[in-house]
Amino acid sequence: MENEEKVSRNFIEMEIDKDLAEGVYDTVHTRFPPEPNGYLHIGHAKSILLNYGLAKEYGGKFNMRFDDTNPTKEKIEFVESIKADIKWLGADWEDRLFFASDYFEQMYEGAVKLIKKGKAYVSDLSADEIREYRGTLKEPGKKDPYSDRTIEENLDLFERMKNGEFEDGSKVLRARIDMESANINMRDPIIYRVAHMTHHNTGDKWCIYPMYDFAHPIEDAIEGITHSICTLEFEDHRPLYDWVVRELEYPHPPRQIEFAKMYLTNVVTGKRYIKKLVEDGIVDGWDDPRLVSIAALRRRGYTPESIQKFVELCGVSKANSSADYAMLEYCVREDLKLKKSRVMAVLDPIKLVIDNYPEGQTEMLEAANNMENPELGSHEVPFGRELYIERDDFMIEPPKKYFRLFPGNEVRLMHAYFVKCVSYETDETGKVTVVHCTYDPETKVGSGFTGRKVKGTIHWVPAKEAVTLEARLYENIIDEEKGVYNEEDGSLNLNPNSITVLKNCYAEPCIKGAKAYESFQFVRNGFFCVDYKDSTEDALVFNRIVSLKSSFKLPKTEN
RNA sequence: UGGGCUAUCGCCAAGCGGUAAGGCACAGGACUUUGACUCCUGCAUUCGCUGGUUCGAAUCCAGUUAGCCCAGCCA
Repeated sequence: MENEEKVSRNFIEMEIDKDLAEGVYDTVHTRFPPEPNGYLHIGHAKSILLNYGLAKEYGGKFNMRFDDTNPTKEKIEFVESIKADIKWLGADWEDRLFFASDYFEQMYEGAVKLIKKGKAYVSDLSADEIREYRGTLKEPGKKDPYSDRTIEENLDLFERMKNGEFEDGSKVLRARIDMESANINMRDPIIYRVAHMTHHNTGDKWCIYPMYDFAHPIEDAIEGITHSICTLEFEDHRPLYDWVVRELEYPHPPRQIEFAKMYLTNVVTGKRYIKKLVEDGIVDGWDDPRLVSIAALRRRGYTPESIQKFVELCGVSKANSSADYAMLEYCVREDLKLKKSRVMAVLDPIKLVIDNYPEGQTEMLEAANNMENPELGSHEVPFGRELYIERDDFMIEPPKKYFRLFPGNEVRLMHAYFVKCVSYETDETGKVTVVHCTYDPETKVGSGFTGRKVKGTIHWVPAKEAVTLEARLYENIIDEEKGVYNEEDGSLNLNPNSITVLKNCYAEPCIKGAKAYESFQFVRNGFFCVDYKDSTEDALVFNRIVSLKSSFKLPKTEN
């Protein structure tokens, strides 16, 4: 991937190229500034990898910064999960881990500077009054009655705000810009509020906290950020961002560039939805494999590389869009297919008896771990008279172009022999219980047999030695088909049964002793990954089987 | 007194005045120890719409339509 030549540059790269060419900046320094108020999801991955990738591409630096300016929403536990997720994704901030709260002193000084310049004032208006004075989208705002206070008075009041003399909500510091601006963000925005609250980082040192619009440009400027890349909804805030860095007279002011968030088609991403799903016990938690949080994707078997690939594939633009989930799946398949060993597993077993194979006999067959990558070696699989095969690998009356097992047909058992179906047994309901075959010893894999060919190859597990896993087949929780969220009353109707299917999964045993193994395998054209921990080693059994591609589809036929 | 942004194939997305890249998905075919993978092949006479400028427009201009964002002492 790294060596591939980039066909075209995205619009952000073009802007950066221009800045560099014009000498606006002589380096590139980016950052990822999450507020520690929740878990990261696939959407954040785009921002993280974009910022990190840009820094790397231009030989610049990438900072990690927690934008923790609002203690009412933030929790320290999120800090750790966010750090872990970003590390896992591969974005390296080296030694540059920062907290916006580390800059509270400088922000305070910045506010004082604004007051001294006559660019900020303390207002006693209530929250409701401020909203009223702000006007509406179509009507201009009105002058704040407190905006004429003298600089001395404002300085005194602001200091007393800092000293805790005022109640929460009783006073705010406002930037003096333009109450009549068409851009509401410029109508004397509040830049400091009083909040007597313990901050996770600064404790009780402060009882006034800066607002995002004031704090963010300062954070960027202090860290020497050149390109402050954020999402589209902050576009309207850019004039204010520029106003702050200009009025505070930073010598090399950073520049904000916005891009569109990327969503996944039909996938539940909203925090409200997730919260509801967790609260109702429909999912295990924020890292439930059916969700698209970073932790969930990791638990599900996605690799950092696959997510990097996905972000790269999606590109960056300013158009609102949502990528097909199929694209994400394509990225894991692509990443995993040469990297991981595969074992056979049967999800819905049906017994296969090889009538002409000696009873009680077992032979060890060599199975390549990855047919496309010999470097991964091989392992041995016990083969015997009785096996399990996948239920839908057998049909009594096959449709046209069905190449697998049916009475009279011969197929290859992967890594083993050709078998020909001679008969089958059913129970009283007509359900097939046993399939009888005969095998041809000459057709053993590696024997060089070329006498005849078969159209199908099926996987299997030895009936006696197979390991049984309790596996979950996860499907994504998607918007319409699996659940309906009612915006009005906040209700979410989901059919849990349609989401999680619990099945026994019989997996081929790992002969070479290992108790716990990680294995990935194709199951026909599906791509399942198993990450299995033996229960004897851990109190808990973590079984995950994830279908990364929709199951096999029968060809279109008349019947 | 509203402002900002966006519109190119089912989904992403290049394109920046010289005659529509690429990927995903999909559909055929070849190959095959997984109907996978791989490999071929097909998939926008057209760029939201309407005019205009030009030898030439997805690209420039005017108008129009649709979608997203903004009235937190959230970020």
